Amino acid sequence: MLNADETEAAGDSLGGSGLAARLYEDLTRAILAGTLAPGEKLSEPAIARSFGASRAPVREAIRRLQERGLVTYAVNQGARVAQPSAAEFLALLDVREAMEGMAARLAATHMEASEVATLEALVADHRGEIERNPLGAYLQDDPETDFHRRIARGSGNPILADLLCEQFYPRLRLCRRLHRTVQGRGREAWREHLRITEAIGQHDGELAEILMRRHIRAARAALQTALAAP
Amino acid sequence: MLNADETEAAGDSLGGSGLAARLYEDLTRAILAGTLAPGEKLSEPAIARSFGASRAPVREAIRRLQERGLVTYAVNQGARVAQPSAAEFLALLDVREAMEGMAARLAATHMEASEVATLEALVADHRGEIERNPLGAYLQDDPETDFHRRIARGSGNPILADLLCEQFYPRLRLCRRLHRTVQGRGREAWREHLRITEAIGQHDGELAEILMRRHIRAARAALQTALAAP
DNA sequence: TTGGCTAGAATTGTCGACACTATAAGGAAG
DNA sequence: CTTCCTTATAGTGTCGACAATTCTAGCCAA
Repeated sequence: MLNADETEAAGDSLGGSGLAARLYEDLTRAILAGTLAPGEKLSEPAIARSFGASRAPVREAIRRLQERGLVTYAVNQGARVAQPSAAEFLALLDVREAMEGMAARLAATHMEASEVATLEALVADHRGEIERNPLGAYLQDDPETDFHRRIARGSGNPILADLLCEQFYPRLRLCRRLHRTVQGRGREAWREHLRITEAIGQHDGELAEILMRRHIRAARAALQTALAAP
Repeated sequence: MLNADETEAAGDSLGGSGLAARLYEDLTRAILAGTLAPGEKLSEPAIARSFGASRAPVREAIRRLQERGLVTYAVNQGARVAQPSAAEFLALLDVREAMEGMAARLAATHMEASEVATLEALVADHRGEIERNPLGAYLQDDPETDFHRRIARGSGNPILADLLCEQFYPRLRLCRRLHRTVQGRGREAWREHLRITEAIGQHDGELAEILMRRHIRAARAALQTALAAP
């Protein structure tokens, strides 16, 4: 769980200075890191004790986790860390295809030159990492997600950006942790990133959307075949 | 506010039997009906008293409303009914275009014949209502939303359906209440509904998506022009 | 040994209470 | 009369406590 502090970059209506906000962040980290295993029960009193807090802020944090899909909740039975099924994973990717396609389209007409430059640099760095680590294993903060996050924010649509960054990406990380069958399509994915970046740099929203949707659909297809043949 | 009971059809992880769930539903209704005006403060003690409950479930309901975008929250300042700006309205419609486009695409390959028939019947009924009320004023439960809700559920993607039905449609209703400038494009919208339904009936997902996106983009354009020329 | 039942412990949903903060009313100074 | 400060009021964030419910462990019977 480590120290929370302000790892979260300024972005949305998350933090606040409240205790509940810190608990939310710590619990999120614990779930995504696997410290809290999928299916594990989240006992309010236990968590409260372990943080030296009372149950009220813990409850609040847990309810927010539920809202974000990281825990499941049953009345009078409390919360458990979510265990997304393969079907849920696939469903998530369908929605992601739609939303990130739109994000890429908007980013193409909204991102400024400096932002595009940052994105290009990111892709360049990403290439280096792939050469060093060809397996394409998923890192803690994988550059893949960084790329997509940057585009989401670059769309200039705060609703879209928050949905993607706060709701979808954490949930996706949890899905990937559970269904490891799919391995990163390192080089291909990188090439697709490059082309998406080009389209955005040329302010070609239509193309950017098509490429982004293809990119995500390819990942989804890879997952689907990996699931079909164990 | 009327009686809450079980207006919500079975669909998602909403209700539960808890008091907080009932409060959430009642507050949602109050906000969408205008009983609680946009910008109005939501005082936890006041609401708790008016419902004969304590603050705990009220807090929970309010936090959920915040998560769904119906109220804004400031630390140590409490909640106020959201006042979506025109920009937010437009941003919401961009995301909606992406998500409903995907919903229509999926519905085309997922809806069964009986569901399609229901959809067709809905559109037929809708026509009657338009003839009777050509202004296309927004009704309490407007058939427009019913149509879109049915497609969202028909997508067979629970994540997408819940996002649309629970998060987007209420928020959209609030937006429409605030920015009345846009009037329903009754007949045109109906014709578009008809064509979308046809595409779904023919299991043409690609076409259904295109038509749905056009449909929503047209509504967005109408809003934009209405905003530009007051 | 296995299955179902019962008593106990633990947990959840809700409540009332208290410090700290923000807001609003009222008075003093200019 | 306006502006700033003071003070009272109301509200939020958090806490500990209790009833109702659920899970668990142990016992009894087959």
